[in-house]
Amino acid sequence: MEPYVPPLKLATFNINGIRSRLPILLAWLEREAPDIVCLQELKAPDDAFPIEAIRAAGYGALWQGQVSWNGVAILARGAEPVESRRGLPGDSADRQSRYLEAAAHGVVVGCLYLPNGNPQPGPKFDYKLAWFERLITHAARLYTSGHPVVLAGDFNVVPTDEDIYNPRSWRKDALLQPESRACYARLLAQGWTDALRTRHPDERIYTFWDYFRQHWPRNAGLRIDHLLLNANLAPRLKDANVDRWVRDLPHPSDHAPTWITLDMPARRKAPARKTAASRRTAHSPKG
DNA sequence: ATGGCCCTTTTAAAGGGA
Repeated sequence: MEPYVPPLKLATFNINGIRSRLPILLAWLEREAPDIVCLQELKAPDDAFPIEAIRAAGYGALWQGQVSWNGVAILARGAEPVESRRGLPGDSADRQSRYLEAAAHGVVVGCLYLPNGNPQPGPKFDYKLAWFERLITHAARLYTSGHPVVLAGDFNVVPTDEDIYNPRSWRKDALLQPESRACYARLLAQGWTDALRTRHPDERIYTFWDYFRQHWPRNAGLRIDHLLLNANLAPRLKDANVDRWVRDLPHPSDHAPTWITLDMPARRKAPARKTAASRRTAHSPKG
């Protein structure tokens, strides 16, 4: 008889400042126990990353920080993620910390923070599109790498008008531009599965609500945090959703954690880590 | 058309986010 293997939960969370948001991160890790976490917008240099608190919560981590802006990290519960790439290839002059890639719990995960691109037109929008082209090039190689791959992060693209409460007031925003959407469509055309949209084909589902005009209480949001699966992984997709309760905590990020669960095959070697496996099982029937 | 909020940093005012 096959041993029971709990589904793997993989999440992406634009945390908007890891130092000011550390209590929220820890509360979320404690309650949801995601196995793999992609973080964006650390807004902190490498030496300010709160690795001790994250280790104490039971996670190994890799991070690529930067003073003031950007910054990405990958966390793995009860394991050390194995780094496979730091920074997107294609522009050695690019100093912004926006891409980190690692293997953990049997999947390869690319954690990305795509440039916002506002105002457009202008150099920031040009940088966004150039970065997107580099991502598309790298993603094509990842897709056919033979590994189970997830691309997860803040893509800063609202894919369609079904992914925003009201496109009218955002028409000129970089997140809705035809060029941005065309890049996202070209990425998907490589074969990637947009997990949230696949699990919720006809639902309004948002991952970001700005701090203005009571947008959160009114659920006036945008879907810009995405999890894309290659063909090796797509058949394992079990569920996908947004941990909206995190957006309700005091002093929240403007994004909420967005996640998938995957039915993974039983490990060949001994059941991963006793503490991790038993914690997850113990947590699953909540009540 | 603008600004609304909240993060960050050469701790005041400004840049960036989306």
